[in-house]
Amino acid sequence: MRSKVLVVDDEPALARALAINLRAHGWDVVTAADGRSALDAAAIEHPDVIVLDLGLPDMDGTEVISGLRGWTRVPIVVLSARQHGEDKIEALDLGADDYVTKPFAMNELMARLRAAVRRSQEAAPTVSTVEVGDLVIDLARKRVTRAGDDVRLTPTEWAFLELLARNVGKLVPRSQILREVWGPAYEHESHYLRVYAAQLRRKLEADPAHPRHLVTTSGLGYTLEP
Amino acid sequence: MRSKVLVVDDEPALARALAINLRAHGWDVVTAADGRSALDAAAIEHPDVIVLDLGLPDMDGTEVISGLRGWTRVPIVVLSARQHGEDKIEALDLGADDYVTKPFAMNELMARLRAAVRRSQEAAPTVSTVEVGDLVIDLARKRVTRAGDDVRLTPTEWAFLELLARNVGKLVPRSQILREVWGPAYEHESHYLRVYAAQLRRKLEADPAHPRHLVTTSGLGYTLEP
DNA sequence: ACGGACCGTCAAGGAACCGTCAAGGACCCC
DNA sequence: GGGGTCCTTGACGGTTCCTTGACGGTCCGT
Repeated sequence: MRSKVLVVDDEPALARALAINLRAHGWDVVTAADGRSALDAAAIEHPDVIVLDLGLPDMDGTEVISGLRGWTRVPIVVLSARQHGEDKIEALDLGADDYVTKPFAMNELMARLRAAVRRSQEAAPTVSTVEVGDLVIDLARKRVTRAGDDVRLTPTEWAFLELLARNVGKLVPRSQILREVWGPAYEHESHYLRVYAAQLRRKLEADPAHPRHLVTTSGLGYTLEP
Repeated sequence: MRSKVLVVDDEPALARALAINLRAHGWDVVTAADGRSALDAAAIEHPDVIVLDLGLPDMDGTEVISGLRGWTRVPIVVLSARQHGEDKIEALDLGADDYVTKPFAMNELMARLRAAVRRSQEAAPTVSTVEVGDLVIDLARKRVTRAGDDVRLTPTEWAFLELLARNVGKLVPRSQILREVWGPAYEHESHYLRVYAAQLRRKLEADPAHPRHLVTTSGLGYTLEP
């Protein structure tokens, strides 16, 4: 299983060098050049680990860490030119997982990324398929079958369903769904939820008017019932 | 809650310096001077984190890591004089959590220890369900069952009950409930409390007129009695 | 016994929210 | 360019939920 890394760096040369090296070693790479787009990308792409350069044009690096830690525990490896000082300690205490100072050896960075991903996967053992009633949701292959028949889902429908499936039985708050499917900027666009919940029900429920799996909790969010 | 750290180092001077500094910052410290006793100490003391110097007299540092990883996931922060080379990568890939090269700043090391302990504690799944009588309040899933049956709560009812459940057995002052459920501006709107306490009792109590779980203390607040 | 402070109960109106349908437009692939 | 898929957006009816008011009960001090 390939891991996905989000590289946040405003220096194009370094970002490209990182991307090329990481891809050569089997990583999926997504990049962002400033804090704002880093937060968006983290919410939408769900990387397995984030490489964060502290020197960003629009936000302080520590703000990015806090912003991420407000809703996700994805491992963060901080990259910084500042060898000494309180930056390192502040970043770690804010919730960063590791801190590498420039210049750094590429293979050391990759070892630290592997360690960070390994830890977080040990922490949350990943289930690859979720079954609810006659539905089988294959998270690894991104496929859904209902009573054995394939169900065709659009990318957005899948992102919605995947999020619910990863939290099967749990109530997923409206804000979290909007953030992780449409991005942080859409946290108050509740219209999407209604439209896509209805579409999923039409495809997945025996009686869409009386859903037994994709259940609404008014004012709070949605739950995939086992 | 104090955390316990196991310091493994064969240089008495460094080991003592570490121990003194760590104790001064609120850690419980256990030390070991070689690999054999490090493995023993880890098994007996159950430290929250291990600081491991690679240069040990009796065993290679990587053996110690492997030995530990055979039975525990306690965070390991490796300490080494070797700045470069494959040691770093090997240690991380064997299961070390972090790697600090000498010389190092004491407060950086402590920040890394804090980060390692925080991560491993977050990884431990916190089972957060509160049980009172035949009620089961699942704080993570935002769900309440009574004698096994699901109870439907509105968002405000849930916020009220959740607050009481997080302080089960304790008297929660009226002002705190109003502040945390309706917002600071409503701290004197005690009418809400009466209405919602009554609604919750109707849903949760066998005999709403004589509540046994959601108890009022006149003039002060409400308590969820275990 | 009386008044005041506080609590519990019920009900109504309106606000917020949800489900549904469908049209417009962006995008991609022949 | 044409056809298809998909996302976005608007409008509308139905439901749920919050707020507010009115009334009665209990406890307590005077």
